[in-house]
Amino acid sequence: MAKEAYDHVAIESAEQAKWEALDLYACDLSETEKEKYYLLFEFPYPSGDLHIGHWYAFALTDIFARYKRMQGKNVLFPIGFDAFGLPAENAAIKFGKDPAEWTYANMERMRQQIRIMGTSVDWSKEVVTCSPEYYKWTQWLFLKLFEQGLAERRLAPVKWCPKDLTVLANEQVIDGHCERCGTEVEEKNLTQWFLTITKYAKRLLDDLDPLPWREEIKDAQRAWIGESEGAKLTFQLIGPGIEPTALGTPVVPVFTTRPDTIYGATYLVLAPEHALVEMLMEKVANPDEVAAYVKKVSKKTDRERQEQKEKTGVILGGITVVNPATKEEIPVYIADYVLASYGTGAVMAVPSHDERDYAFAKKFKLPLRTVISGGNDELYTGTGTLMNSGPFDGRENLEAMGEIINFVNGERVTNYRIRDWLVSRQRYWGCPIPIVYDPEGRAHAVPQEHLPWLLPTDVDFTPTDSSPLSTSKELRERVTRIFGEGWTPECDTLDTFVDSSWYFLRYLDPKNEDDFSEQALMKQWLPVDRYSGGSEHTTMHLLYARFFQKALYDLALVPTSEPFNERFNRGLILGPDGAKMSKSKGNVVNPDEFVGKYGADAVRMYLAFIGPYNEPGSYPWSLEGVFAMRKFLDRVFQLRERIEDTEASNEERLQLDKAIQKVDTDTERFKFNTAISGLMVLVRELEKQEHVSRSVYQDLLRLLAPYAPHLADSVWQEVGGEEESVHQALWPEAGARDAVTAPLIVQVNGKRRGEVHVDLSATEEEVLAAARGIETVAKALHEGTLMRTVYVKGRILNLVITQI
RNA sequence: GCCGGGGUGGCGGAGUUGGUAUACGCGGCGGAUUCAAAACCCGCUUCCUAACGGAUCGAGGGUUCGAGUCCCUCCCCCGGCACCA
Repeated sequence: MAKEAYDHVAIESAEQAKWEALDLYACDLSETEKEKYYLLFEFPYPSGDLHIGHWYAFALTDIFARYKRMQGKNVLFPIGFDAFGLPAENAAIKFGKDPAEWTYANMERMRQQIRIMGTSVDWSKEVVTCSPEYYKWTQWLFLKLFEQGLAERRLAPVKWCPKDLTVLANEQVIDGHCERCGTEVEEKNLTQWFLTITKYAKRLLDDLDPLPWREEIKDAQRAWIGESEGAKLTFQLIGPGIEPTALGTPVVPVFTTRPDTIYGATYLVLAPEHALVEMLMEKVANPDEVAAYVKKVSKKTDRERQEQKEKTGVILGGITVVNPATKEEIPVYIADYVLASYGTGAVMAVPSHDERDYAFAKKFKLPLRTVISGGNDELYTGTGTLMNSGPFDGRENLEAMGEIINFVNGERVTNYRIRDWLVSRQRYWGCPIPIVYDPEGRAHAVPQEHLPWLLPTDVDFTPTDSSPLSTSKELRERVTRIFGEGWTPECDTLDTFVDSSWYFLRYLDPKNEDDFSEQALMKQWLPVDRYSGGSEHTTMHLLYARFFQKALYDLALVPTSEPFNERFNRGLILGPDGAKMSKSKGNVVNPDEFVGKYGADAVRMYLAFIGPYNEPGSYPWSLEGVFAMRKFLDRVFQLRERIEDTEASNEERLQLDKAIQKVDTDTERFKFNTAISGLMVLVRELEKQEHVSRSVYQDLLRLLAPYAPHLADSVWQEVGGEEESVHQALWPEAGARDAVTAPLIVQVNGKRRGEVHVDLSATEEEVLAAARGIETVAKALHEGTLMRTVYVKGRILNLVITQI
């Protein structure tokens, strides 16, 4: 280590104690003189020990919090725990521990570890989602949505994990497997609670446009919402025993994005779960065959359906529909390539112009009819001129689209891929759904005076196919006592994503017993200015939180319809071998070990230096890198010995200004890696001097303070910084000094031939004269003819010379 | 397949509106110090060449006085979506 290394153990604990004594980081939310800045990071799940990922998430966001404070902003930088969830329950099942005890013990351990990082989080705003004080309001908000008809109960096919014995949200199924345990999921029908996020699909999509998020984040959400414009067309159903009823003629509506191809629709396909299938089963000529197919398909998971290479299906014998354009009767099939849950659950098949229909038609030897010219193959999905399309022949397909829809009495329709949010969980360790059922089985809200609707403690956690809460005697008795005989409790708990959809509102007013958060504070502090988190939350958490915000906005409960202004997705720290850290690979880096050796400041700075924080890359941890960062900090420490109370030299001021500018702009946009390189350059330049002006050194410490908060503060006091803590000091500003001279690059035909030092005010002639002094330039001028010169002040002089 | 983001030394990565490509760091090499080693300090380190010089940002083409940056074609990697009609 360096000649004089600082004592990181002593310094870091002393500084942390000082900050706590000064209560530096508690944000006074009611203060209005300073401009507010709400900096948010995704609150952790209390899994137990802090790993590198937590450091990367918290300690680096902390750099920005400290920077914003020094800029004179009133910074809210809160923390809490997303404390409900499966791991606590699994620990209960496995080790017989009380989930609450397990969770609270973990939180306490993590609080200590987070202190070690030197983060400036405001603990006074802490929220814990599993505490009754918090979930009281989760329940209250759920009931607000329920009152609005945004929470619904219905029977639906749901994903079921046979290992965790629970229902999973669509989003928690990764490639057909359980997100948590990797087990292949099955399907099962249960009555579940849904939040009807689909009602907000359009607004969730449209409101993305003005958000200052990276395009990739917005696009991921757009894809998830999945808007597509098309038309609903109606096909009349014909078959034995199918008669017009009082309601009209039986019809099959289909959704299509290609109504222009209607003349090419040569058959129609129903999803196996389509509502009409049951009725048609009694009329078809081949009922056994159809029933067998539907049964077989019902056992397959979505994944299996997708993976099958060949299309499968069965014809509905004797049933036809009328193509509304051609008036032909065309056959009807059931096939599982059509999804019941999208559109109308039925499609018109145009094998000549749709890949899936083509594949199906080939297999079942169904006729093709080309209605758009343009391709040379049987299958063509592009645009072109209509043919075989009656009165529309010769028209361009896109241009005739509207008229065709009208011609067949269709209507324009926009569909969304996003599904309603299934929030029921058959688990114990979650927020109880504040619903009770009357003797007729109707759902009723638990009245507000009974909130929080407490999670009972007398339950059996052992997984079964029913919810753990159903084993609680206390809960049953509570319901009987309050509502009467025959009333029963809802025994499912809420998805933890519900808890985390509004936690940033609660940070503003975490102890409020009368409201989920105070209106005036929300008005002052929303939206969140910058939200830092992992890219894995792009399509779930971010979308859910946005949905909540919009729903609450419509109820006039929050002041903005978007919760977050800026959003930054960070990357991933890999093991030293470049692979994702995992216990099985033995490449897990333990931050404590490095903190012990080199100090928290070195670890923070190393993580900041490893790669750009404003994009979701993945960066391998380097053992040498942390050490190098510590050496740099030692150099800063040693530099204090050269302090003299002299006026800053021109060179010092120039270097300092450059550094301030660099560190400032790069810190602002989360490019901590290049900000640190700017600091390194400054230190190197200052080391070249025998003496360093005290004010320059102090400014260096200010720049360093967000990055190495302990060391910077310790030395700050030693060198007589004005404020008690450097974290109370202001961010330095670059002086407006214009450089007088600058090196100017001389090029010949765009190739560098040398440089000249000239006054910035020099004219082109003067510069050219100076350039002639360069040997290779003179030679080129001698051998060729100077056609023109391009002079960019302060940058280059390019001589365009033609050879003779 | 579609959408988005990328491809720069041995490695992580810098490169404002087109204007010194390879900042900063790691690693490597050499030196200094030492009885010796580690640490620390100094220098070198894109490639080819003994040197002069030349080449170089995934490949190829184009625009320009000048292209990592802009345009076209193609290849590869990462992320998202995916039988969504």
